[in-house]
Amino acid sequence: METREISQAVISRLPRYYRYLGELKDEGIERISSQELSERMNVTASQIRQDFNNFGGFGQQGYGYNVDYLYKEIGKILGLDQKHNFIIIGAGNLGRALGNYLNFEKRGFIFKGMFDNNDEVVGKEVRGVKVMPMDNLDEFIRANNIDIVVLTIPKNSALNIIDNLVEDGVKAIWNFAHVDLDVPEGVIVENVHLSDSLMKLSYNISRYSKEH
Amino acid sequence: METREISQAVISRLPRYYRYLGELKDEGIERISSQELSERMNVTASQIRQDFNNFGGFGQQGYGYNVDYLYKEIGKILGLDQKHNFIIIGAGNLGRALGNYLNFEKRGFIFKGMFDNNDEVVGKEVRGVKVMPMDNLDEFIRANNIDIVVLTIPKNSALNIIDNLVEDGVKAIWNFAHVDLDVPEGVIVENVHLSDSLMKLSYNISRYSKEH
DNA sequence: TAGATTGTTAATCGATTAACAATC
DNA sequence: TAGATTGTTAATCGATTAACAATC
Repeated sequence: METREISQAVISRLPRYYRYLGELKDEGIERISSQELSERMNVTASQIRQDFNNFGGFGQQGYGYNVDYLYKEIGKILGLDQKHNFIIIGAGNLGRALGNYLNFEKRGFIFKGMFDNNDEVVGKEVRGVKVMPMDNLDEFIRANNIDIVVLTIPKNSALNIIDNLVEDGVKAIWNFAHVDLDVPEGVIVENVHLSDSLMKLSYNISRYSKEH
Repeated sequence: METREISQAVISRLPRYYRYLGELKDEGIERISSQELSERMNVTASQIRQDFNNFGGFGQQGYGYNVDYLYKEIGKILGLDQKHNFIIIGAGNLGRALGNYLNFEKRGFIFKGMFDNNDEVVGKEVRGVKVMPMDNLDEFIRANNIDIVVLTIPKNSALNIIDNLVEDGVKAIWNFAHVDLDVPEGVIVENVHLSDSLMKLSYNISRYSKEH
């Protein structure tokens, strides 16, 4: 099926829509207009309608949008109805936090394994998943149909390992290392650069105190 | 001093420039042209020059930019030369990961305290900082000149606590809770919505597999 | 001086907002 | 039917890129 190219600006807003629609659902609200939703979310109604229309119309003139239907449709657009196996490489604090923490399962992500080259953590368990040594990595990825790799290792380790991961057929990297990864077209990298986020915070504090 | 309004698009790029300039410095490179930097970073030279010129000229015609100088100047723009005390609320996996993990100190952020309302973790230490009960929170913030609060607690706890934090005079929130916080103008919120990031990843996987 | 490369203005592109006809 | 609200086109705004004069 041909898909028109959707801008990353739109895609970045989808999870937020999804979150708000989930809340509306929990509140038992059945329908909502772009106007009402725009007031809740602090965006323009026009943007909401434009965004949704990138994927075809989900609403009805004179009525608005059915919350439950829209929620499900956005979930589908986001691919949350699909299952993906993932592993975490790096069993340090952050890796363990992610292993324990997120509602991965609810989003269709299945936690299959965890790897680390530190002997002290190998063998330990995180949410019922054993930490394995890095020697087993490539074999494990191939044998277990791993689509997604979460990288919570230092910059240089990430750079060393990335080509192997691509060769093993990994489809996407959720990258927490403070480095830009160079991958072939078709492999998806989603970066979470915490350090960058903190610097933005820092900038905004400085700017505000200068202005006041 | 009057500061012209800089767009968030520009600000979001500053940490990345800072990172690359740090690497250049480590490699012992003294000067770089916008052209060379653009090739490394995969952005246009034009954008680089425009971005830097938002803050006044840092380069020299016919020469380019002095790496060391530019690095320092961007650091100043980002406010990394200033000191800020911060605390972490929520001593779960993620809170502990952040407490242990980041080069906070290198960026001028001083880790002063950690709070949790779970008796089992109260009293434990993270990087030499004791986990305190939530009852002490407001007093501690006021007594210790806390500028920044890192929120690694669930959505509802974050919503319950936010007004108090603002009243206590907190300047900025680094928010890891999956919720948009409503704060008065002047209080800075920097969100890290991990769940949103994961959904973006999910979308891009689905889209790619549809297209191929 | 000649060559290189910035700083900056102008042109283009894309994203957001406004407006309104279509239609439930 | 009349009123409401979408879907969509057109207008505006802002961000990116191109071009080039200034100048080191």
